[in-house]
Amino acid sequence: MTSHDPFADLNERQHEAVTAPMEHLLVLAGAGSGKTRVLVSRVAYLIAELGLSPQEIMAVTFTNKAAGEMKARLRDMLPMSIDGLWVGTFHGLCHRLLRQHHELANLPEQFQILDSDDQLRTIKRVLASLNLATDQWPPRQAQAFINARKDEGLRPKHVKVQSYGPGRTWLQVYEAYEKACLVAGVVDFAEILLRTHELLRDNEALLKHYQARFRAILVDEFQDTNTVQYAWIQLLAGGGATVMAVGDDDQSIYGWRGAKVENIQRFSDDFESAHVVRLEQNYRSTANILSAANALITHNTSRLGKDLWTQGDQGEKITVYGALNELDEARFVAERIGLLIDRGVNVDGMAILYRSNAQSRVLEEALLRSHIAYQIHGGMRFFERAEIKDALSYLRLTLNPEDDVAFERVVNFPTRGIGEKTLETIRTEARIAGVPLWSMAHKQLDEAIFPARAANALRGFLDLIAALKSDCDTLTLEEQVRCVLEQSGLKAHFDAQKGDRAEAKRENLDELISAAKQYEEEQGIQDSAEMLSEFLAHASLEAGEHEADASEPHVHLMTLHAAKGLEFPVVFLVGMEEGVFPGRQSYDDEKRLEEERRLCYVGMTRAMEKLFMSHAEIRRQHGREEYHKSSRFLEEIPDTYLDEVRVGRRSYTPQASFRANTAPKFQDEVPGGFKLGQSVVHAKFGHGVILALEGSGAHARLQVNFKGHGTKWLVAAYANLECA
DNA sequence: GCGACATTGTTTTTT
DNA sequence: ACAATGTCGC
Repeated sequence: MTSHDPFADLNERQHEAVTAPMEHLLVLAGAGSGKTRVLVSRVAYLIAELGLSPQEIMAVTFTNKAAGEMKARLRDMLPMSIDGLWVGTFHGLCHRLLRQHHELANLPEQFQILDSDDQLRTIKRVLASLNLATDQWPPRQAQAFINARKDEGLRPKHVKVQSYGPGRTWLQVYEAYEKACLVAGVVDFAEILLRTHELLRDNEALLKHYQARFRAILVDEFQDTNTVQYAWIQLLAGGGATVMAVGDDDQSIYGWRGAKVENIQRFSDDFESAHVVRLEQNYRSTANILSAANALITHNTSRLGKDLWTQGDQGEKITVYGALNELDEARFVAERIGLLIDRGVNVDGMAILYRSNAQSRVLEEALLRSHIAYQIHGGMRFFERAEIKDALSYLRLTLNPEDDVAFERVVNFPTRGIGEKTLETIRTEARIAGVPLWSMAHKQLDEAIFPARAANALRGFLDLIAALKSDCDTLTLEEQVRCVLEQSGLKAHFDAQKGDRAEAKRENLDELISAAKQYEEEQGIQDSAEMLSEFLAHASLEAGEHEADASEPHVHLMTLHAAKGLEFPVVFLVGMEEGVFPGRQSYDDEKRLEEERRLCYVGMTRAMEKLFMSHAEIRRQHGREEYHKSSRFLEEIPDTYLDEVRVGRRSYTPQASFRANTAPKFQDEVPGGFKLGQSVVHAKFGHGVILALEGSGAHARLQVNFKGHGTKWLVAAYANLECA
């Protein structure tokens, strides 16, 4: 050990994981247990104490954000350059391998990546080519089928299907889709992983090389790995590398995407004599929040078992609010946020979490009314916007005109008179000949089989691409983007449009130019084709949620899934209702129900100091007013951890709620000069703050939170409150 | 090719 | 309810 031990202030378990000898290690890291710190420290330990060099280490994560954070922390911690260290996402690292060994992987040098949207479009084309009606053979289902097989590592030839039923057809679609990708020289997300696995598996020399190179492999969020990812790690580690898998089975929430929690259980079997370390000390939440979350998760049966504990304060109880409807719920959230702001709580430390994106609308409206700044995280990413993808498609064609996906997207956009008829002719023949659209279009033009008008239009497009291609060779990345926007007519197309939406699109295209410029400056790759190629890959793999740059402090709104890995002092978990969370879809399947419960667990453990959970008795869903019981998850948390504020009870009857406007309404002020958030003094309860008001005149009631006496509902006329 | 109407679905979405 | 697609007619 060096004189000042950088690992000294780790707790015992963390220390054990970080300073373990070179052996396989499974770290079961509970929420808020300092997982990232352990991961980073372990890398430092491997280098500083066990004498590994950075290039002998690989650290894999799922998100670019996690990878970036890890890289930054390693850079801070380690004295030497970490350039040789492989830190990245599964997709990022695999992509790198494929680029490097594209010939062995049987890919063109400039292969491009299909995102989910590209993939779906391609599948639609494939379905059409097989004469399968989309109402009987939904494209999304085909996509799910294909991705599920790929995640399992199954090529069409491996897929076993019954001799009858839809399986056979889906398999045909899978085969045809694979062929289409091959011809176009493109790979989808799942393909990146699968192809890399096959590349290493089937090339002994290459595999030996990487097996010899990496002596330590670290994997983050291990519970989210799918079959192929697991197999890939296993393959790479086959040469004697030690693997450290870090994960939490209780936070597995991506089963629906092919993630296999079982991989955590399997680990100890497959990686011989793996040492297991449990990180159960939580540094994030209060004891009350933690106990509640623990109590909830014990309702899951298939667990490795783990109980989080903390040395921290007991903290406040969880405030559970039973709202009348979703509007009331939103109002409650906005009011409480307002009160907290008044008390000096930083608004940036507050988050509202919900099960599905559709729930954000009412919340937004309530926050807007209360003049509370907010930001919705997630949603449409920059590089996924239609106008951006249009531009990128032209850029893709300049690299590889045979990219059918890009070709299809922009061949007639902006419209240039190339109609369905012409395209169908090209498609059909191209498919029969097994060649890209680009080649077939040329061939058919030479054969002069199109009417003059169509032929001219088509020739115009082919010439445009050829011209762009030759121009781009000499241009910088930024110039290439500008050039493409001008020449393609995209710029003119959007310039001609009126309205806010068109304006937004123009701005986005301008931003694309800036993004290209910035990328160029950061990367500094010499070859212009390589630069473009890398930029396009970057766009697909890091679709870039444009983090609101340095805006004013705001409340964070996001789905529970999006909240994984984050923490906030104050968390509102809304929509805690049967049918919403857990969703109706998961009722009949115990496995899905358990995943929903884990999702709730993830949500609760995001909270550091104060957690609110709310449910509405009536919620408008798909245009229908529906009654909802409060979520079973709430029932599963012992009352001792909860502080229930059931405004909805009282003399409230179901009938009244049908007529929404007769339901008691909250307001900002009632006669007597009482206002929301105001401090008052009560003869018996002392000082308090008004949390809510309802009714008017003699019936006006107010909810007051008294210091030391909790919250009470009082009738204004009898309470004898004084303004403090 | 574009606007008007109809139909459809509607959990979550690291890459 | 509502948006986002798809289809049809000019």
